[in-house]
Amino acid sequence: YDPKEVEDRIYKKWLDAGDFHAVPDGARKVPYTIVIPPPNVTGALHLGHALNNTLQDVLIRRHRMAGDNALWMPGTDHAGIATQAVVERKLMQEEKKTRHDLGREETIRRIWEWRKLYGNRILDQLKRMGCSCDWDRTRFTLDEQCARAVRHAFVALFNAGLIYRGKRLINWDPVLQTALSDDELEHETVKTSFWNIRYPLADGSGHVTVATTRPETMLGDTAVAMNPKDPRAKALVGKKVVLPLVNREIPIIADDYVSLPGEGDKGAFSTGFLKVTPAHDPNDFEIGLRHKLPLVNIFNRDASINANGGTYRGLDRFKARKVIVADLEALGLIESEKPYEHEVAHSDRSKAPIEPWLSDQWFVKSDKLAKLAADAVREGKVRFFPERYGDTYLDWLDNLRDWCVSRQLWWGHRIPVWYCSNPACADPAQYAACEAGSSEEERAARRFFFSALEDPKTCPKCGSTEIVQDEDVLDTWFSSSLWPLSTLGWPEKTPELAFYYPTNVLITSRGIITLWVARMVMMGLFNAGKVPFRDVYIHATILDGKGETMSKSKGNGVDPVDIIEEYGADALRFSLVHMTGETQDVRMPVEKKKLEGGREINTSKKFEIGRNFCNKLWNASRFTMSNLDGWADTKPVTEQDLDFDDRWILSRLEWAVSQSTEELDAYAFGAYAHRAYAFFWNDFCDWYLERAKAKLAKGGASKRTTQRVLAFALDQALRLLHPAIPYVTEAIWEKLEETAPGRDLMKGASAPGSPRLVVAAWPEETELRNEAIEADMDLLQGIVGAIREIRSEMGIAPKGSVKAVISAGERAEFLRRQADFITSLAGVSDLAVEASAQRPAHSASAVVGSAEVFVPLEGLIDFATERKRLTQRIETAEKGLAGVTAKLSNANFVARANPEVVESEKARAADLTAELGRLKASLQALED
RNA sequence: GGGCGAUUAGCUCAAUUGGCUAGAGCGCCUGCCUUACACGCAGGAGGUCACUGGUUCAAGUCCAGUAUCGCCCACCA
Repeated sequence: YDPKEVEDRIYKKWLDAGDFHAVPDGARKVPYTIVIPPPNVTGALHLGHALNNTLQDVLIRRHRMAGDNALWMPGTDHAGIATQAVVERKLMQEEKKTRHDLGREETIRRIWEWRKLYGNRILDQLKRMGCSCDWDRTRFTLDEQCARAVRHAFVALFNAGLIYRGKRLINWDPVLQTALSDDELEHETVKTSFWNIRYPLADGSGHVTVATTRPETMLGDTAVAMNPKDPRAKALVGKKVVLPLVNREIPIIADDYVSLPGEGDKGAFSTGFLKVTPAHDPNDFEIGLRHKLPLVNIFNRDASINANGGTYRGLDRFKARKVIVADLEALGLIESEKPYEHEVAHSDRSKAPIEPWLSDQWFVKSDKLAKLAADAVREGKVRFFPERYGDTYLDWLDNLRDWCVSRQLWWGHRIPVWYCSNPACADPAQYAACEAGSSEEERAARRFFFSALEDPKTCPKCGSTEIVQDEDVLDTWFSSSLWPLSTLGWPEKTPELAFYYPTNVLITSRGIITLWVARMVMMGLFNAGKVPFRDVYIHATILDGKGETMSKSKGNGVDPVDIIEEYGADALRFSLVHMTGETQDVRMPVEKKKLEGGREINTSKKFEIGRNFCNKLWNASRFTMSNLDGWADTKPVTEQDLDFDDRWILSRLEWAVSQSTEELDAYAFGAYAHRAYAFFWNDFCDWYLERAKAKLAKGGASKRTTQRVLAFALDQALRLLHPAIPYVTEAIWEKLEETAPGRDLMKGASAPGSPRLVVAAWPEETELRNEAIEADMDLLQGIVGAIREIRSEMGIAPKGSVKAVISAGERAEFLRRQADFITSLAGVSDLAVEASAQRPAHSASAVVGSAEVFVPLEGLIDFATERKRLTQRIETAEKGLAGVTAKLSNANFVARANPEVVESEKARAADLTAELGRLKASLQALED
């Protein structure tokens, strides 16, 4: 099978037929909706996307086949910081310019231009993977439709009092020079020092010692705090210290927050005195509020020291640290410096250490929204798969702080807020939230602001035209959180919104359960009053063979496009589905491979399973179809026409269909792939097809029935496998529709044709499962296996045939009827089945259930090998029997275990005893 | 610091509510170009279910603890 020959053509065929386009038109009444987690426009497809989108496509295709009105909504995310950073970097490299050289308007124009060129690359890659998204509906988080949703949501939140402006300590990225939310940080271990610094008391009566990892922030200290329970507090609180280097007098205050030396979490390194820097530490900020301490901001936007730092002005924060420590050292004020390691927040974009920085920002008030979202999960309106991720979600929501949504960037949704310059409009209430953090100038400069749906011309309060829009843009996740709504047309009451919302399932990785999933639930509930999706399926993270995350920088990533080139899209997909269990990680051993052109890629043997399976499917299908000669003369069969093996494969098929359906509905993707694989390869190919060869060669009515069953089983298998491997199944389908149109098997097992498999019906469940027949087949397969084993062990050439005698007890009649099965598959030329057969001389033997198989070998028998075989079997049986006997002789077991279990153990003991007897007799016969 | 997950064959993973002799794919060994498929066919070897205790008639599965690896969260004394 060569995927390259079919994939592009088939995909185009689907597109041309409009198979992926969904409309709420009433013909298909049950909606099934998935919105894609919008990949970043800056991105290229990686293995995580490949997995994520394969799983979505499996569900969408399965539900489309089940007759649902299946919509898979595609699109991309503008990814504010990431995209702006990419274009800015390009600008610098190619034109040696910064965004400030170009100005806001031109920069944005450039980013749009860049997006036009590269923004859909990842979607094109998803198309190659076979994703059946409704591309006509492709959205972009920054397009007009999404912008309208963002504007509406912002205004609604603003009017509900859930958005406010405040001067707060936020996470400042000094490189990108923007605020970041808590979720855009990553914590990294940093090696630094712990400094104990002496602050002299103003009255000259000594000093106090503070401990810090950030000596440079002392420039902004406005107090020294100690615990009121500290015995020294009585004498010291209320006194003043002289801040070294700065020579500012600051008070010693009492605050419970401060740990006593040796007590509590921080006690180990506490001196009992805490330097308080309200403008640069969140805890100190709180202390500052409690004690009405002044805030001294010592940093510029780039985290260099500002004018408040006096002589240190202009120094970078880390340079300042060194200089200040040196200066303190020179003054003899460094009491100690100890090496120390701790976690420091870094920007996940720029990797720069975050600076807690005081600035005016917009916040979404989170308490009420968080409760809405948490209740949705607690009440089961949103369900997580696997369930445990619900806890992650709830934990996060329960500890949620207000969400800083403003970013000092240009690429994004501009905040829909305007300020009036008329001082008469100023409204202190609007600033109540940030009063404590404001300087005199800022208080003087505060202006009335308002939010509006349409760009306003005048101030609604005074009518002045002197209004300006806020400079900032919204956090990317603000628009992402509206994605299920905005893609369907909200706030307009579109037919799509009415029909497809709420969506059925969200498939994503666990990394963004909080960032994205929780916020979508909040926004869905706040804006539409309904959850955005009912189920959330969290899939595994793919790690390399050493258990490390794949990344560009580590060079251990596997590029799905390379895999498509090497193995085909179906192979990629099948392998990914196959490895999807419930665990949070899966490993994929990666190996390097040199391509013909000299390019080196990362690949993995894990994909061979998919390639091999597609190849198997392709060849078995070709073979099947090549044996459907005279199809036009065949007709649906009746139950009486079916042979034992026909009934068996139909039973297996029914089992595979019903179980696969259940597994897919339960998001058990791996189980589904394993089952469909085993059905096709092990049941259909290894047994039914092999058996069919003889029946087809024979001709007659049995041949025609076999052809019907073959065509039907193949038809159903293709449907079953299509969601996972759409290309190869569709390619085979084309040929099957041509070779064998109208594949109804019989009453109760129909297979209406379809021009394209993608829109064919999901296999219907039938009543053809028959456990008795499957049990009988186990016996037959066991006998064939036993004879094959003996042949193999005795070195009998595959083409040479052997005689066989079976002693079958009450199964003799059944086995006699199935003699053909045994002879054709085990290469037996002369088969005798007796209820109680004599052991032929010089025969190898095996026990299969209640039957015993003898293969007379005359001079061919290798006594040593046979002795070893039998001894091995005897050992196994004895071990088993010992276990069962131990159980049965345990009075407690017999008394307390489930009677059914006891019965089956007794039966097993009897079987094992019988088997052991026969095996020992065989060994004895060998010695004679 | 808090939470979660994993640990089963050389490798990657399975194993319903505890209950047949713990399975599959890859890899390995043997033999095969058998009326599709060598990306294949037939056969085989390979496991102290991380460790220690406990509950139970019965534990890979439940409980407690230990170890190792990994992930997420956490306001920097």
